[in-house]
Amino acid sequence: MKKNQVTITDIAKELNVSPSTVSRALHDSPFISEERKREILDFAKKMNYRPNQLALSLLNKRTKILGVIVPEITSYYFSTAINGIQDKVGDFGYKLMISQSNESFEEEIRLMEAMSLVRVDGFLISPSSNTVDFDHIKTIKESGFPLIIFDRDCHGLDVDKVVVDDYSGAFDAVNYLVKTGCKRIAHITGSSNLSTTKHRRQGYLDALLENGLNIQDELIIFGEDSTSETGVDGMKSLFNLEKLPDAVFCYNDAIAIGAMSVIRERDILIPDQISLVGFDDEPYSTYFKPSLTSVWQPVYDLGVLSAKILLDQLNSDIDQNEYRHEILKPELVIRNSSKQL
Amino acid sequence: MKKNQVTITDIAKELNVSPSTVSRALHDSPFISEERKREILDFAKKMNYRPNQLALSLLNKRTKILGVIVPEITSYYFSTAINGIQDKVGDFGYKLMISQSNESFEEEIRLMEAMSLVRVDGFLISPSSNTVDFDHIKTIKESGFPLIIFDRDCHGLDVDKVVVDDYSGAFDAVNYLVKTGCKRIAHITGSSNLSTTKHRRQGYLDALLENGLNIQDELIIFGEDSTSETGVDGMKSLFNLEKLPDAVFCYNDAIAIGAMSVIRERDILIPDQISLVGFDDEPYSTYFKPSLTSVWQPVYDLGVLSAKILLDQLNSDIDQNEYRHEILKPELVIRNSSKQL
DNA sequence: CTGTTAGCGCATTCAA
DNA sequence: TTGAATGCGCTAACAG
Repeated sequence: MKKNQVTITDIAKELNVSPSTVSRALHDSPFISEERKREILDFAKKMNYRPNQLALSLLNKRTKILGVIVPEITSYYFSTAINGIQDKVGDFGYKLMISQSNESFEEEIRLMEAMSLVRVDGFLISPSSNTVDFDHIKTIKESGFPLIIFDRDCHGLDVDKVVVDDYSGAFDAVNYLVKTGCKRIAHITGSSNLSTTKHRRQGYLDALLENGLNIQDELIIFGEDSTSETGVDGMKSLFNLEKLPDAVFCYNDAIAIGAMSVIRERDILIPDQISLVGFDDEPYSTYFKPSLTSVWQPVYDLGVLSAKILLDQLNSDIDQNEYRHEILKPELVIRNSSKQL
Repeated sequence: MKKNQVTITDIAKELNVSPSTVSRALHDSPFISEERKREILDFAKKMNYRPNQLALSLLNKRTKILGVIVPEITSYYFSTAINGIQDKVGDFGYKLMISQSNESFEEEIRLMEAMSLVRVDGFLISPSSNTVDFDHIKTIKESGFPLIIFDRDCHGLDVDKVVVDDYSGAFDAVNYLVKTGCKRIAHITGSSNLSTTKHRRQGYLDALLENGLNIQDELIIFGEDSTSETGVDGMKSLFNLEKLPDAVFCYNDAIAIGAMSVIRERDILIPDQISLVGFDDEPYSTYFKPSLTSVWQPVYDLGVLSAKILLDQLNSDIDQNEYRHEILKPELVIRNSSKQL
């Protein structure tokens, strides 16, 4: 039961002045007597007056709210990106409306629709893994909503984008494994629809080829998702092979951690017998035993940059005809789950 | 540069009818001819008409937006709680405005103020560790905003609250350590202002006393925060004691993980020489070596229940004079970092 | 069945 | 220096 909030009109009536006078006092207008201003300001404070942003937004056609949609907030990855977004836009008075699609295409559409009704000033979107059609994004964009896609690419969609160079991250990781003497390098992938999955796999493949190693289909395990359970299952399949791999490059740290637990159970030494490399460099990865070699991603910066570009759109008054496509560089962090050079 | 969105008036003009007729068509009112309705609906769809929620909110005095403030979104704990909140309120058409205070009291006040201007329909707040004065919460409450505090208690503040029974979680954990033969049980605490820190420490102390063990100040390490680094530092101090502890109960898993890495470095066996117990039961805890015994918290349910209670407030039209104070039970999950009974 | 009027809370003309 | 009028987009009450 929300009590009615005090309005400018309430104050005006109480003080026997016009609403516009109150408005002027509140805005420190020069066209008002000091005395009046004091009186009004004091009374407003006493009444706990709060300007109604809804009315203002209706007037200005600006809500100062940005819509953020991510596949899941629970993951370290996306919450860190949101962190970056928040830090960047907070300074400019923007608030965030955040929602997760739970990797559902339909939910993503619903969320974007709902946020567009609230007239958010712009969108920051990391598409769900099941988003293979981009009409909803195109529609929103064409309706005039500034928009940026981050982390996951939408191939063929012309909008601003910020992604991490998954290809080079994966390439570097696998290349490094080869240099340390690994010859039978397996790969456990992530969800098949994801651009990141595709790019990391390609990096893996190219690194093998470039080093004159054969691609062996039996060494590539296609994960359903990117959880530790997938890592457990994937590693178990690898153990069923006649000849074990001498290294496993995993789509992400969660998978690598799952794989690690399976390897340890069989009393196989990491990295002596099998090297293990993850992706994401989550905070805990350094505390595992052995500590996990992983590809660090500039996720926080990913958020900051995405926000920055969106703000640029917001502040520009010319129509966009060119789109920015930023690619951030990841970095291999070598720890003890892989051999040293 | 946001293009102007189509309004009801635009449609009305174009079709030479009145705005109210358009409104009726859009709402499937019975007082309108089938033919007209069709025509209007078709045109609206063609023009990509989106009802302006701002105007509606101004009219209804309801935004269908809830404000969520947590200390940090990056933590597994809070993002999972948000997950629960989202799942619960999403079904009722509520959107979430989420922000993190970064454990800053001032920021928390700023955020609540900003959200109140947007006229969120209610607040879900987990106070920062530096929030020791609750005037801002009281003010918001008195202004008529429904509000609920979750996870961290605000002692002496009369509002709805949902917390986890940290005391019993800690008590059970330490009691279990004693039963498995530990006699010198250390404790690394979390941030000192937190209600959770206080309750877990009390649980630790009482479990010792109840089992006839002495409280030894040297065994209690006061952590500044609750990161793995704190666990590392805390464990190092414990190693400086003349006599080592035979168990360490940590404020949370992050600290426990840090402590674990220090113990391993010194080639001391877990749990044979030192048992280790955490709190939170984060997803990775099961994958550590040894897997971490921890106190699982119903965080997702914490979010769901908080949301449910807030929705109840929202739907009730009588003024509150009693406040709900829900306490959820945590559960000890025994793994390999502690001895078996 | 349809159009007109008023008002949600506010800022911004324009008049006085 | 102040007040009255207008309109942001919409719905509801009222009048035809």
